[in-house]
Amino acid sequence: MGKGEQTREAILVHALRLATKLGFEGLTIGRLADDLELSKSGLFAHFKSKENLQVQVLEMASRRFIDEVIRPALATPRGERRVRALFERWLAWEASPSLPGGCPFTAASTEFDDRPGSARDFVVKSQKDWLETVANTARTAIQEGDFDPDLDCEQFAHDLQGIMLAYGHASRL
Amino acid sequence: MGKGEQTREAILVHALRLATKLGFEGLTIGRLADDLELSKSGLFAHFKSKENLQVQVLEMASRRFIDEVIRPALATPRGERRVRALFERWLAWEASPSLPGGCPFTAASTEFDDRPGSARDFVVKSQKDWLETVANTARTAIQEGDFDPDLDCEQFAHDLQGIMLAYGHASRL
DNA sequence: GACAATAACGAACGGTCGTACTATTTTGAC
DNA sequence: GTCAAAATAGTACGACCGTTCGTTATTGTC
Repeated sequence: MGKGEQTREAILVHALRLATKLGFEGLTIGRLADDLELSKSGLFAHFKSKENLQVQVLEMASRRFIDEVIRPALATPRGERRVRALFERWLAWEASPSLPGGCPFTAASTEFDDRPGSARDFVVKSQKDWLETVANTARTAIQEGDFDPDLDCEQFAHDLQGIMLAYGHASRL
Repeated sequence: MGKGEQTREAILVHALRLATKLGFEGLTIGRLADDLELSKSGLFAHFKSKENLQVQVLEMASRRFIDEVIRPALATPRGERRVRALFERWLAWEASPSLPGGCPFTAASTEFDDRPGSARDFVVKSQKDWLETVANTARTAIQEGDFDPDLDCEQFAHDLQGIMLAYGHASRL
């Protein structure tokens, strides 16, 4: 890994942390450069625009989400236990010390929902992927005989999403 | 109503609408003045600070919420029907054309949760009041024999909140 | 209609924003 | 150790931010 990619990584790590607290618009290049003791222009050079930076932060969040939530859950036995693992891993994700402001996707959703652009597109895609993952996991739980075969898996995913949102909402207020 | 209060009202109406789309930080005094064809300083004079403006917008939202959600619901018969009225009125509130970006409290919650100040305080109080109202309404439904007496009304309010959040989340993404 | 009170304006302030350029330093391959 | 390439710094820009201040226009009362 060259020097450039190394600092770019460091920038994104800190940017993600900041974004959970200040939001993705509040995440400012000057502030970021100050915190990391870089020049504004030097930092800016790594991303060619702010929107690009925001998207790359979201991409890093997505990578981490897969590493810390999805993959560990998929490593547990199929069925209800895997559904539980998914939820418990998400709880840990939400409380992760590297995400002091909670789940970055929750924040990004409310920030970008009214602002078209690649950041919004990425958030929508991530959200769809997540709901699909939950629904599919529920489906395997049906196959394993853990869940009622009549369960509407998409509805289940949506409901779980509600529980997650309410949890984050209540814990931060 | 004097001239001053009249324009102040007009400002708040438009500010609330804007805040649901751009958020409360994205709500900027210059933009607001442009839209209403006022001078920045003339508009600013009505509120002595931006935080003050934000709080007054929230207060107006609260007044409207009581008028459009709480009061009509309290006018319906006690019991399950009133709980349903509360929820249905909230759905209408969320979809109200004067709130193009959805419920302003949802937006304010995620924006102010990490930013101490009077705006955050107001949001926390509003949220508490709302949960209490829902819980109390559920309690009357128990008294009326509509709901299971073992129901945990606070938990019910929290769950309903989750449904509301998930609805807004999904409908805007 | 006079006249104080109120409301709205215009210009300017110091700051910060994202971004564009050109230099300078640092890195890594040979 | 050389030297091109890559990374970082420096400076400047135009735009907008919230806020202040002194001035002008409008309002409502007597």
